[in-house]
Amino acid sequence: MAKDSDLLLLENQICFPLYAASRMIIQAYREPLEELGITYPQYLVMMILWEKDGLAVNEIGKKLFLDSGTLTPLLKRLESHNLIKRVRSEEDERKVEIQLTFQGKSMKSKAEKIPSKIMECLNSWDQKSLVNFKSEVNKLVETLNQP
Amino acid sequence: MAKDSDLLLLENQICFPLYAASRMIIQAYREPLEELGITYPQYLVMMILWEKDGLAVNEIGKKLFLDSGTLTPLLKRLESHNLIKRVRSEEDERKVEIQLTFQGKSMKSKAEKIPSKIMECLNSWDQKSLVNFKSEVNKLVETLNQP
DNA sequence: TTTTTTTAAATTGTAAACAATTAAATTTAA
DNA sequence: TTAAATTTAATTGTTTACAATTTAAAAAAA
Repeated sequence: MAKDSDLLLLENQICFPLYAASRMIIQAYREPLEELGITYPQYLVMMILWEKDGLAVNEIGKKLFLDSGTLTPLLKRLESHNLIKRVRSEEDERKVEIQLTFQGKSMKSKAEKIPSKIMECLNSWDQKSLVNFKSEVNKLVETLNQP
Repeated sequence: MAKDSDLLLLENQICFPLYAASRMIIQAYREPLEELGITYPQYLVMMILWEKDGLAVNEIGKKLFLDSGTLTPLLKRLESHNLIKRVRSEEDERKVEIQLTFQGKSMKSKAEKIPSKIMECLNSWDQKSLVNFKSEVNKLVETLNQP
């Protein structure tokens, strides 16, 4: 029977390795993203826009689980790098639509080389257990997303 | 055969769910930790000290994969809350030893109730797959920690 | 021993995260 | 239709992260 105090050991935590792994893998993105001049959270936004351009801030936020307090300054930074435009919607003036600029669209082809670079860090993992692991993490996100 | 552009879809990323899960589970800690008046990274430091008091800043940093740029201000906050003392080492004056105060030690008993509260968020997971998942995440940390 | 290198914290500056609040537009309800 | 509630971004303030640099002390090399 585990004691309460055992559960307080770092090694027994589930959250800590998750927190560490998240930071480490974001770290792995740093070098390849530096060539594009963007950060990992900015890259996430760009990926969303490459998939579907013109989304509103809150729509991006829903996908990334981020609020305007985080996104507004981040989007302003992307705008100052001329990768996106922030356009007040005409149908609903509360909304701000995020549109890729030509430069923002062009960046996609460079970005396509990044995922395989990240995979290199994980080449000690076989494909199967990686796919399984990904689905487990996704399951965890689902679990934590419905309270 | 997957195209490069497919790999740029958010849903195909391994890092994103990891990043999201990490933030969500830290979020789950927020409420219980609020009762103790500390944040999740501060809680990690306290856990380390409850296990072994008097560690130097860099020793804490090695365990958490954090540098002095992050830890110094965090530790100053813990000190201002009277949970720790920062003491310049006498044997090696470069080092600062972090010692729990009486209040810091006392907090442990309250903190012992936290892990089970977090587990409640995960009660849809059976014990076995949770243990397995934890070891997978740990394996990932190991992988990413040796380049 | 003197010089060089390494190590440990702290500092500076930038970019997230996120709570809480605000302001404006839109919806819903009265 | 008017008033109340909701939605959307933005803003303010605090705390992490982390790169890069600085300062001082200790260890290693000359």
